[in-house]
Amino acid sequence: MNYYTISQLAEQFDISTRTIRYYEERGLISPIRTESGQRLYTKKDRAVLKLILRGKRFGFSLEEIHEMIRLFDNDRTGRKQLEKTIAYGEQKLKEVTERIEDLMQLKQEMESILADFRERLQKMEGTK
Amino acid sequence: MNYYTISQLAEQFDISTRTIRYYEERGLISPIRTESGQRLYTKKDRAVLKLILRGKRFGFSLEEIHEMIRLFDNDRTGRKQLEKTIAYGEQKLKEVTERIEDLMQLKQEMESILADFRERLQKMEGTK
DNA sequence: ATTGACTTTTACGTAAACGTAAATTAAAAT
DNA sequence: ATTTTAATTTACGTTTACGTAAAAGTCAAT
Repeated sequence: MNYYTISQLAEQFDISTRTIRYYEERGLISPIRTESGQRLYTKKDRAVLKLILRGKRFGFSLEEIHEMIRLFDNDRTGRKQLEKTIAYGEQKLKEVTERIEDLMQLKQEMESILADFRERLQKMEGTK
Repeated sequence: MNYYTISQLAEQFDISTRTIRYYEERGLISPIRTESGQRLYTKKDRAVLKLILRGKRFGFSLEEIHEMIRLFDNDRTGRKQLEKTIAYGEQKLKEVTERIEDLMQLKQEMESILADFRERLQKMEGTK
């Protein structure tokens, strides 16, 4: 397996190294270290980072994202634990579904406004 | 026409009056005033506030939302202006569409993870 | 008329999510 | 071997989006 350095990841995602270290401070990501203390990131770490950034685009706080990572990540062993995880996941899924619907409504509205503008433009072209 | 007071709107949307005044500070909303200086909000103001809050849920900054309001709000007169507005609107529409696709992908992933968890739970029930 | 609830402005405080700079050490390139 | 580039920790700074408190005026109800 091969690793990424912090600046490689920073470049790939167009964020600062500080940002990546900050996510680590907050416990969202945990790279391994070389003897000298340099951080090394696996593909899995990269995937986590990607998930964080996606979460951010949707307006989730780092703490919410943290919870989601625990969900996706955790090797839940007990039956009770598994049930709880599923319940939490269903909750989050519902939230995401609502957001999608919300966004689709916004899209509709934007399209209708744009159609309106285009019509107006048509009429102006006519008179000009 | 009748008006809303600031605390009425605050209650309706479950936000603080400070928040509403802050949006005004930033130029996102402009209620009229009574002689004595009290703010009064029209239905249109209410709609704008709703739009702000929706934008926030999607992780847009107040500045981005401000731009959108200008788009939805503006009585563009000149043809050039109208064309520019349409172009901007199309851009935003594209962004929204991308976000929807992004979210739908997330939803897929969550569903598959959940299916996986449910399967695991099934197997555990069997052995217990 | 006066109590109480509401509103105003002014202004300082705060949490989240980083930015930035300094001092130090390590890795990579010439 | 020595520049150059990249990494680390520590720590203070900054922006956004409000919270909170104070002082003063206003509206609504008894």
